[in-house]
Amino acid sequence: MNFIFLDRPSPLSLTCIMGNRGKHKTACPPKISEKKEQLKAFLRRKGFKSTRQRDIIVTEFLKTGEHITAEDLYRKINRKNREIGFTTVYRTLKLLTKSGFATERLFADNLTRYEPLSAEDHHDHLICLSCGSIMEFENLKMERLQEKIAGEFGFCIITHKMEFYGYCSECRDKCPRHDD
Amino acid sequence: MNFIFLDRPSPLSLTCIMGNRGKHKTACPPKISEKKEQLKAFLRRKGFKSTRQRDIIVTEFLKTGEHITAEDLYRKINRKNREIGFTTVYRTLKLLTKSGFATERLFADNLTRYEPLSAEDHHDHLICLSCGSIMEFENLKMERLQEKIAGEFGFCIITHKMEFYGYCSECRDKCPRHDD
DNA sequence: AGGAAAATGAAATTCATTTTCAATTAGAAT
DNA sequence: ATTCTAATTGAAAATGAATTTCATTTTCCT
Ligand SMILES: [Mn+2]
Ligand SMILES: [Mn+2]
Ligand SMILES: [Zn+2]
Ligand SMILES: [Zn+2]
Repeated sequence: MNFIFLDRPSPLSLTCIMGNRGKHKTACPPKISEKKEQLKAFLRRKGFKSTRQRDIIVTEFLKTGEHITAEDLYRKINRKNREIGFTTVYRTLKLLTKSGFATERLFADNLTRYEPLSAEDHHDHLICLSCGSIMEFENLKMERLQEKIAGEFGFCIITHKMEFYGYCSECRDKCPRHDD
Repeated sequence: MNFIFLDRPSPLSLTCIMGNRGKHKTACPPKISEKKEQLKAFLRRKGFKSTRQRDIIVTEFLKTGEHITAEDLYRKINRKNREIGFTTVYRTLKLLTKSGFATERLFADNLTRYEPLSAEDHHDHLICLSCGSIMEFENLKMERLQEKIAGEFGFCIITHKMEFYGYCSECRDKCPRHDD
């Protein structure tokens, strides 16, 4: 039941991965309006409809650019837009996911988070157990090693999940492994 | 609220990892009675009680030796032992986890599974999307590479999660990436 | 405009997990 | 062996995120 209508024309990378080493976050606003145009085109192509709600939700989602839960995105939107329901936010995020505009992530807190990213892109995560910040990385050597390991089992990898949980540089002091 | 009373004396490796390359499974019965003795000692030490239910549940769990859900273990036990409730199975698995005799695993199906394992051991998983078989591996080079990547971020890893999803050697034919 | 199909949103449902609570049991103390 | 207390049990209820339902509204094609 996943990726039912995933048929995006091209990758359209909006990646700004790895721009935030050490820092917790970096503002990085790729042309949101362009993304929105693409979505609109996609909807038209599929016979789906462009609605005021979708526009607002998608705008806010892309502006956020983070790993956000449906609930949190809803709350964010709800502050300014009382008339948009949680269900619609939820469904819009699912729509974006199935369309390849977003990716679902399930980290250790077992909350479904979404990030604006095309399905073709890939990166893994470092999650700080203290401040909750989520960093991203891509590592070709790692991907190759994964293939090698899988190969030894005759296993063909379709997707993988790799997450590091620990303490970010800013929270080093709270890490039980160091001082304390 | 995790690992509240984890204080096992020594590693006591029962690992039989990597013994099943290619094969889906290998019978591998390490001394269950020994494990049970350890648990009994642990309970005594902590002021907890040894009960008929715990004995039955733990026996069945260790005999299974798999990545099993509380529900499945309950069903398995329930066939022979109608009077043991799900809640007790659930709680016993939690107890084993907090005591370091078992590990909780959450794969993509979002069901909590348990495997008999001492807390010090570590391995990662390959999960077949077709037959559901779960293989295990350990790779030192991988662990080192992970540390290296984390290091570049000034990140201190406490735990990590790495899972490969794809098709095992026996299900290769069903892999959409090959023929089809 | 008219109409069909899609979207909305409040409420209900699902489903694994976790908690509650009254009754039972283990095992230490007497 | 009996008593006593804290731990355990298990049925039932609660939780909480994710998902579905359904009556109503909206989009957008003709
Ligand atoms: Mn990410
Ligand atoms: Mn395992
Ligand atoms: Zn941090
Ligand atoms: Zn398989």
